[in-house]
Amino acid sequence: MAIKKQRAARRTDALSKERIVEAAIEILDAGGEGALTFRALAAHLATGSGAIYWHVADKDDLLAAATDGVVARVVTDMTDGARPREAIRALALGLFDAIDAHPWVGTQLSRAPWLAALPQIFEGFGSRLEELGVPGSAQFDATSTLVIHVLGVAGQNAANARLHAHRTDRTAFLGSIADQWAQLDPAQYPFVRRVAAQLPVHDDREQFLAGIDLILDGIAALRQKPTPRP
Amino acid sequence: MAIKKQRAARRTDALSKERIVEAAIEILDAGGEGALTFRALAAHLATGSGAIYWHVADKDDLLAAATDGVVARVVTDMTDGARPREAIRALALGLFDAIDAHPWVGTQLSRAPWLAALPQIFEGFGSRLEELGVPGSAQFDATSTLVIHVLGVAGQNAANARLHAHRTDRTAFLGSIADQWAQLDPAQYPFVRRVAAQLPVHDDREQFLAGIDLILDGIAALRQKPTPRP
DNA sequence: GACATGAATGGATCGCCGTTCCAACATGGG
DNA sequence: CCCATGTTGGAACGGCGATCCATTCATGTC
Repeated sequence: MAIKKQRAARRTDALSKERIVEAAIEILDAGGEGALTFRALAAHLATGSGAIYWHVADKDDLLAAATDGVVARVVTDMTDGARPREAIRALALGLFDAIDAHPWVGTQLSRAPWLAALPQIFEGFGSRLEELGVPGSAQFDATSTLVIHVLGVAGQNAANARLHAHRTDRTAFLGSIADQWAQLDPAQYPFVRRVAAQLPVHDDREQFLAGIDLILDGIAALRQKPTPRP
Repeated sequence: MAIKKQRAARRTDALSKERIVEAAIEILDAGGEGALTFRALAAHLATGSGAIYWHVADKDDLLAAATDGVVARVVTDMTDGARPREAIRALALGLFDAIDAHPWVGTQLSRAPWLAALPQIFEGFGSRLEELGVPGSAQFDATSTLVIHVLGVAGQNAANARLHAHRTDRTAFLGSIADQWAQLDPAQYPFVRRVAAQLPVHDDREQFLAGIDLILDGIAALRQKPTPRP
């Protein structure tokens, strides 16, 4: 029997890129990166995958838009007039917290930074370094180092979150890695064996900030010797 | 007609995890990350995908083994007895060059570092910082910052390589991004607009090394004030 | 030398993915 | 009123990672 099905009726709640991105963020936050498929998205929006492609170029486009939204919220909330160094630390921590809350943002930032919110991050760090008095010739490298640190930690956090998903607990997961590290060859891995114990108890957020401070200290040292490589 | 096909005959050139990983590296180097599929691998080895799964747990296992091999080659070639700071710079550059030559290594390092050669990298940096006289309490954070910088750049290089693949030339690609940056709102993005011109002409390797030097300078400053946070 | 055993093989198959295609509608302008 | 246009939703496509399984061979046993 050839059944003529009821076909698409125009919806009252119109589909739009904004609504699609919003739904995508909900799915990503709820189920992680693996949960975002066009089928799940279509089900969530009660439509078909074809309709979504009318508003969105492809999955990268969708992920970039979702990431952009989250990062923009962090950067624009950072309108304070604190001293430059404190502003840099605050921006870095804001990004860290956003990535920590939405691990898929970390994946996207380290996978396709050009598509996402890179200019916003660059501007946030760079303009503050300018205020700090970093010489123009070193501004690009110094800013890039801060940005790389954020993107690097973003990728690591995302990788960790991907592994946590299958396990119970973060400390238990790091503990099992610490055990592996502690059992390495003492002749070949003396340092790794020594720090293994710190792995399960260390605070990612504090370690991230310690890295930012280290880089900022290096930048401060740079200011005192303007041309270190003659 | 029920055709009884010729079935698998035992091979003289035995399949092994080593041979599989070797073939995987060849495919990855030749065609990039996207080229490594179990079908392509089976064709390359003149076998079926089922046979490969007998030696390899899954794709992550295969990628981890391939990455491990490349990184191990870099780290073990670094047996020199140079001064600690020079040794750290040399190790960092060696890793950078390996990632540059095999972009898929960068992807894997930033995507699943725990599976891969993380302890080797950690040991390489950490033991040299110990030699440098970095106080024990700061060694873990300092080492992590160096490692994060390497992993962060690894991810970025891999992301760039992924985009180069479709384009002709690296400078042209960065040039098009620089154009976008130069056209951003002057009120909102003064810094980004100013550094946009440097984007297409800057040297990734030098910038990476500048970041390492910045971090090392910060670590040197740390040595002069042993307990910055009382 | 015949046979049982289990490691190893390779091709078919499964379920899911991103993406494309297209017939079926809704709506506003002529 | 009717058609052109913009949208919708679901079927279909090719390809992926992974699994399944009939089949083969090397080896140990008697």
